[in-house]
Amino acid sequence: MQKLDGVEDLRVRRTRKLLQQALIEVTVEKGFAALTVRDITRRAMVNRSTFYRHYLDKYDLLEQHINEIYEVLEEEVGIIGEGRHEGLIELLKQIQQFPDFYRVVLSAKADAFLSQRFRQQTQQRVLAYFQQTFPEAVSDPDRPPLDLKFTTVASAGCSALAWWLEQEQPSTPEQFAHWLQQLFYDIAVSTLKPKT
Amino acid sequence: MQKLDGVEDLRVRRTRKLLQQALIEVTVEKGFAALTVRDITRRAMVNRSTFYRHYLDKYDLLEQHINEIYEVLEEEVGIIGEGRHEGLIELLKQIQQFPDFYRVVLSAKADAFLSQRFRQQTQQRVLAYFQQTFPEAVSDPDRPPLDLKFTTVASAGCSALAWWLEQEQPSTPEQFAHWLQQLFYDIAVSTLKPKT
Amino acid sequence: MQKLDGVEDLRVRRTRKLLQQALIEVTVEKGFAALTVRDITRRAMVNRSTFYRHYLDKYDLLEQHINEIYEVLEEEVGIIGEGRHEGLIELLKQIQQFPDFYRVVLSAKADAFLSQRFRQQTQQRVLAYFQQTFPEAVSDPDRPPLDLKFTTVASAGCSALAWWLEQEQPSTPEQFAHWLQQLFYDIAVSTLKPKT
Amino acid sequence: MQKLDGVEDLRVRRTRKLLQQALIEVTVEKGFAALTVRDITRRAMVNRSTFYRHYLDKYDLLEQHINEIYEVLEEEVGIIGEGRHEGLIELLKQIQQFPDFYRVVLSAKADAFLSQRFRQQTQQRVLAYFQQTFPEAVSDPDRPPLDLKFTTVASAGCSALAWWLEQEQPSTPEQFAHWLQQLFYDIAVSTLKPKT
DNA sequence: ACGTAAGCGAGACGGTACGTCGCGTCTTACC
DNA sequence: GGTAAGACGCGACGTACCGTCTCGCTTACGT
Repeated sequence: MQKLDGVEDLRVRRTRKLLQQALIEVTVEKGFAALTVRDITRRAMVNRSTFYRHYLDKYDLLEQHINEIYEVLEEEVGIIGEGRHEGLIELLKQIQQFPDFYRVVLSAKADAFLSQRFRQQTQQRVLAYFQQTFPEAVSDPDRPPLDLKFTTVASAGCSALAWWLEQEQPSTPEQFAHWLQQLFYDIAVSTLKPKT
Repeated sequence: MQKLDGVEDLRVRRTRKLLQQALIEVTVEKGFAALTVRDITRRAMVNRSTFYRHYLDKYDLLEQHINEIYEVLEEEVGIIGEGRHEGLIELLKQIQQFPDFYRVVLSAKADAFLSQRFRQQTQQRVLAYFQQTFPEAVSDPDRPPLDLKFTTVASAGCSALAWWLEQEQPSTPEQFAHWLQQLFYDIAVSTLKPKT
Repeated sequence: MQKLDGVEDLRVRRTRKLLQQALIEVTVEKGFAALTVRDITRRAMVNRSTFYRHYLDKYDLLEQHINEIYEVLEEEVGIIGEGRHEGLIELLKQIQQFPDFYRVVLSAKADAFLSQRFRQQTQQRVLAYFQQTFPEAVSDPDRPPLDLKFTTVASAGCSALAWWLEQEQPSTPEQFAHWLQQLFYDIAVSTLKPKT
Repeated sequence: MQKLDGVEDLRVRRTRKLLQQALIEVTVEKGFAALTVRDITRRAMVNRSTFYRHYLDKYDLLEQHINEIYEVLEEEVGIIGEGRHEGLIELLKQIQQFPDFYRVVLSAKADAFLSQRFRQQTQQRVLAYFQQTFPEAVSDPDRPPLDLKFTTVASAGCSALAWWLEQEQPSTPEQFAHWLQQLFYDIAVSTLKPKT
């Protein structure tokens, strides 16, 4: 399990990849909660005991898979493009490269706590974006508390993403980014700034 | 066998109530996904086979419990107060009477599909509210599609509700309704109406 | 449950008769061991809880049914005709009147211990017959012990009876009685009397 | 996965043996019909689910156990010693090596159909013995049909065996074989041959 | 290139929960 | 008072998955 200069045994890499692919496939078909380790290994054509050599359980598999996808994401997109509009588009393009994966972790197919886990990570990114854009947020007792606003906006963001991925004929990243910004700019200006 | 039609056997009502209470308790403690029928019946001090005489499985129990709560809700609140501000407050007050129940079905503790089920129902209510308030919505190709907005706003609404219920020292329904309206009024005006 | 001058409640008699008939029918169809109280009551169109008002369980029902048949038997045939050949024929004729009942208690369809119970009772009769016919039996260390001989002969007798009842085209009681006597006369003379 | 073809996993052999032993023990104590899979596995100190990996149910376990005993029997005794007197004694000696087993399958403790199953197998052996000894059997309408005689004699044989095994101070195989032959020789000569 | 340590397939095993079924007891209403 | 209807606690059933564990085979790696 330890990497000697980053290169692992070919068989290990093959097995892990097969299992991760199978995970996504089976999750798309019957949902994460309903799926068993057997389902995954049957699909991956890997022995069940081999699964346990690499992962603790299906949650661990998903966890590790998420992390690996994230590493790619961060390498390629960075901290969501430092709040630039182009950064958002890059992010969407990146997401479009693993549509099944994101559909799985975002949609109702995923187990609640895992989708929650993903949402929290994404929230940090999304909020970082807004915090960069509107750093001057102040707290006003008459206005909604900041964490209510954050939670609300982040959840809205994830739902929007999920909506985008579920479309049969998805709009382009550019188009969707445009809509997103309209939605959230409005929310942002109306909630982050003190009432005028 | 029916007694004065509609009034059920006392034992039956007792059993069902014990099971529903136990469900909520155990779900709060360890989450809906992780919980077994045995957990529920142990807590309710009801025999496991009695559980199956009333419900198909834990999902069915939750489903029926949700429906019963909803019936109460509709009787008492009606269609969310016909969009009146007081209607929203009534709704929140009603929700406050079953805090554990709503915490369960709204939070990550619930199974994804059930929380989804709840959200969809709640969405219809929330959206009905806004549609009454802003009936003049138009479709503009440059603006986000209506269903994207609906999904986004509804999801935000549910998250806000969840946030409210998770607070240790919850604000009053009046206070929270005020914040909600600020949040959503802003979103509504900025997304449902054509850009000015 | 107590009889006032031998006359019982009509409903009680009806219920008991329905249950006894149903018992025999269902036993013929699926065997005594495999059959449930529900099977019996369903067939008898009697409520299951009514069954328990009359019998402890299916064993009790069979037991009581056997006893009632036996009472009839003894009234009509007496102690197997006092060893007369005509007595055996009377017995067989009596048995022929309840073919399903005797098939059930004699054949492999019956639970072992009950068929055993029946066999023991029948054995007493059969052996009484031979003891009357050959009262001069003596014990000879070189010859089989008496109880071995009794068990063996009685078991053979029951098997023969079972064979007779299972035949599709049964021979007449007279014919069968003739065969029986040939079989057992030979056994009897060769085992009950000291070797000549 | 086969190791030297035919030799099974050590654990498998151990488990099966424990279960078979437990089956006999528990059957002796409370009878086959009354006994549950749990009883067996508790006694064998084997997990209940392991039981089902090897056997369909308790009937299957008994069935397979019987077959294995029979294989041993046939290897060691062959077709009941080709009708020789010594063959019968060999058979009895073999039976004496598994007294509990034979007590179980022969006595009323066994479920009717299984004891029946055993009797039929034994009958074939016993009858083969007599058919070899008295091959000149003829059919005479005045005499009992052959299959009636066979059934009768075989049943008597099994009962005799059961009697032998139930004795507290069993006679020797030689003594019992002698008695058996007396019993059955007499029956045989008097029923298989035409009346003189 | 090749010997060897690893990864792997196969599957036994002890657990635990499942959903079903039958049991025997009971309560209540009907007749 | 007998019966129908049926709730209930109890406990066995046979199935499914879980995570752990051996045990040989095979295969990629490192020298």
